[in-house]
Amino acid sequence: MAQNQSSAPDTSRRSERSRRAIYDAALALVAEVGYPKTTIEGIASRAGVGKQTIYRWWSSKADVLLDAFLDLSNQAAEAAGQVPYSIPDSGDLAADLKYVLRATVDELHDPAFEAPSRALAAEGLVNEELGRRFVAQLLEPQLQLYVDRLRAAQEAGGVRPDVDPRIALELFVSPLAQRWLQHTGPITYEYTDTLVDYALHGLAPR
Amino acid sequence: MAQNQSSAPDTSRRSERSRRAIYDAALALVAEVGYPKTTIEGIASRAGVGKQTIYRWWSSKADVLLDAFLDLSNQAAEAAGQVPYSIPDSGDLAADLKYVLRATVDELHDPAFEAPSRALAAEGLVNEELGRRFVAQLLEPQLQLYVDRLRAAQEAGGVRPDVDPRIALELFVSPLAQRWLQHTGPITYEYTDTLVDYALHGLAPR
Amino acid sequence: MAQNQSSAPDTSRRSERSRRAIYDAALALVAEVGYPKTTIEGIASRAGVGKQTIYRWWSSKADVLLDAFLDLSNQAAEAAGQVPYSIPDSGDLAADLKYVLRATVDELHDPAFEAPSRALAAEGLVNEELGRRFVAQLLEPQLQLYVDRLRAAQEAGGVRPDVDPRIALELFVSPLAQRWLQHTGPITYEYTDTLVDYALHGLAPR
Amino acid sequence: MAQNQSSAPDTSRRSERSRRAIYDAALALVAEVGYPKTTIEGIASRAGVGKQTIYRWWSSKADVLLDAFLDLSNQAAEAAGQVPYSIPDSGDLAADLKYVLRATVDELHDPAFEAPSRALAAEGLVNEELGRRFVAQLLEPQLQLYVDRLRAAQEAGGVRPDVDPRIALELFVSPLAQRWLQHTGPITYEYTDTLVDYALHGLAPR
DNA sequence: TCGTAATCGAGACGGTACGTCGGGTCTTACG
DNA sequence: CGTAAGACCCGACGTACCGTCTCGATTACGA
Repeated sequence: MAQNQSSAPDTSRRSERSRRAIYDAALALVAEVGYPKTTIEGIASRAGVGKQTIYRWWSSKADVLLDAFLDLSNQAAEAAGQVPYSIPDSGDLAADLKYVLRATVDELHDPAFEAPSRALAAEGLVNEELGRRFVAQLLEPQLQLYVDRLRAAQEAGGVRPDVDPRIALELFVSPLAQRWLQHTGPITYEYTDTLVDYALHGLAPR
Repeated sequence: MAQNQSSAPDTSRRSERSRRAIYDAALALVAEVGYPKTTIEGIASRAGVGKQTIYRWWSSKADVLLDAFLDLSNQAAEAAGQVPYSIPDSGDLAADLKYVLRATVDELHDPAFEAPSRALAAEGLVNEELGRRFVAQLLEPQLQLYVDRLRAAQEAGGVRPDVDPRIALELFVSPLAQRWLQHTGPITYEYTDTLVDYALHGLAPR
Repeated sequence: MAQNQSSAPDTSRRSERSRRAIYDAALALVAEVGYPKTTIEGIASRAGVGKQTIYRWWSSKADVLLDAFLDLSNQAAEAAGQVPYSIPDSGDLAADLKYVLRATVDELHDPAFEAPSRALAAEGLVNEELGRRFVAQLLEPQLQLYVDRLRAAQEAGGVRPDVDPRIALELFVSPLAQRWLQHTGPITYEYTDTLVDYALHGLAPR
Repeated sequence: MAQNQSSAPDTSRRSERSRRAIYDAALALVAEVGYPKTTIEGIASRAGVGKQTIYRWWSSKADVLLDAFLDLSNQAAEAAGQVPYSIPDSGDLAADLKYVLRATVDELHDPAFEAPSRALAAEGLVNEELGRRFVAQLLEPQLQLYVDRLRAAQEAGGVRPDVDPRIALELFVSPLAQRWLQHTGPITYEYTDTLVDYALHGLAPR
């Protein structure tokens, strides 16, 4: 099947060296000067690349950054040797969730992740198209891990069978996300532990 | 003591007509063309105002929009005749929370609020200073109402006394916020009702 | 009568300092690096001026240069204290023409005039609109002086009465112009003297 | 002796088909969109040729066009069956010159010659190197024909023996050239006839 | 009641970045 | 090898806005 647009670039001739340099430059600039002051020209110049080489493969600054961040995430995952990742299942749901959320807390404090992911989240709020990619390619795959773990817990009797896991996970994941994104409160192990307890046992007296 | 700088404009001479026109133009433009394509020049021209008049009183596009939105919120609240607002207390905590969250669902679907508040939230993620104002002037006052209602419930015995209300409210408020901001799922009455149930009674079997 | 276009700039607010700086920069650059390597960006940067300030008042590089050159010519003429210029009339037509053409030879060898006027001539060949302005504002006024002198000579009996002065002047002016523009031969006093003799007395034996 | 550089392409392997296509494309584009909007990329794409094939054999757009135009001129001359061309010698110099100049007038009005030769002339004014080739390969050979004819006339007594034919011819050729190049006046048979009369018999009364 | 000092509408200005075009070089696959 | 194709680095284009800076023309005090 032929390409549908005029001027569809030839992927096979693409320069891997340029792509890497662009990813590195984009992430570095966002970390150093912040997302709004990061410009396509700045990325190009830092990467030692022509502007056109960026425009040939991406449609916007946000687009570049999303790919750069996805690449970074994949690299990080591979480096950790855990590509088919999943939440551990020790039989104790509360303990497992607390463990994972504590790891998430650490990650959220890592400045290398902070700047780009915050920027992408922000852009995604206002840019429909990017928001969709952000959610589909970054967020949902992570959330799916919680769905799996909760479903396992349901089968083991640790979670009520009528509970919808996709909603249930939001009880502890969304609060953490909001605190981080909007700086509405401190992010600590104690906080995430508390979220898990509240979510599992409810606010009402038993 | 005299003012030492060339700045410090005289508030008493300020043109009310201009301020109103700027608010209206800012909100209209954000709704029509979106936040990124809204420019200071555009606001000035639409408001029939010189650029300097904007720069004299605000420091940035986001700054203008935040004030415009605060003004809009106050107007809306006054129009509803309920300025010192609070969450109703019928004695039935679940019912009260569900009622309020349903009202919030309706508000989130109102396009007049949608565009500016989403834009402000996005800007706040990336702009530290604006983020603080956004949270302090818009978000926290709303959350405080939940704190009050939950504390009342604790005294009435409907919520465990060791629960921290500021954290507890996040169990149902943050999921709704995230779904709305990041389009991670549908926003319905059923959904918010479910959140309240899960939060109050927990995910684990009783 | 109101202006006919959207965004007609306000001439009265125009910055004289910027205009001067732009003229100087344009002429200097054309002289230093040549017309093709002279860029609007280069002019703007050298003049310490924003690009938009150039685009606001001129439509192209050639347009700027033409105005710069006209300004230079006027300045030079004023400096010479001879604004309402004319060809001298000593009664001896041949002598007067030789005198003026020798002055022209000197001028054509002046590097300050050389670069810009050659560039403008070249651009005018290919750019209809500019060509018209070039001819009307620079060339024709000069040629008119010859028309006047030749007409005076006709009345004095030094030129046949049936001769069209506008054509006659081309016999000595055009050859000089072509030699200069196209480097088709040396430009000397001897050469222009010869042209005058040939033109006045013809090639055929008498 | 081997070639020392990476350059120096092998002329014998050159693709004749490509050269023809490039000439055609260049001339067509100059005629259609004008010289400034004619680009190397445009020529290559229209000729169905890689850019490198152009850069291998020519050094610039002007260079291509000059060769294309020379080729066109040769073709035209051959088609007219008069390759070793010369100005006719009927014994009547005035008549012969008028005849040839009338033919030139016709040629100057031919749109197929107009666009490229005007473009080349313009480029030659500003581009030293091209200007030399333009004059040497196109202009001078033509002018030489007038030199020959004038010399013949001198021997026949129709032109004064002390007259320099190379200068003499400029009296009627240059005015025509200037009018055409700079649009400084209409180009008609009457005009060229007049030029010949003025040049031969002079402006002064006899 | 009238200066007079501020704000105001307007928009020119020096800049930065945009997204596009084309230049000239280099690489790949084919004939 | 020469060639068609086109990606690449680069420089300039012409445009959009930024935030600052004059300009009169209102406008609202305070003498």
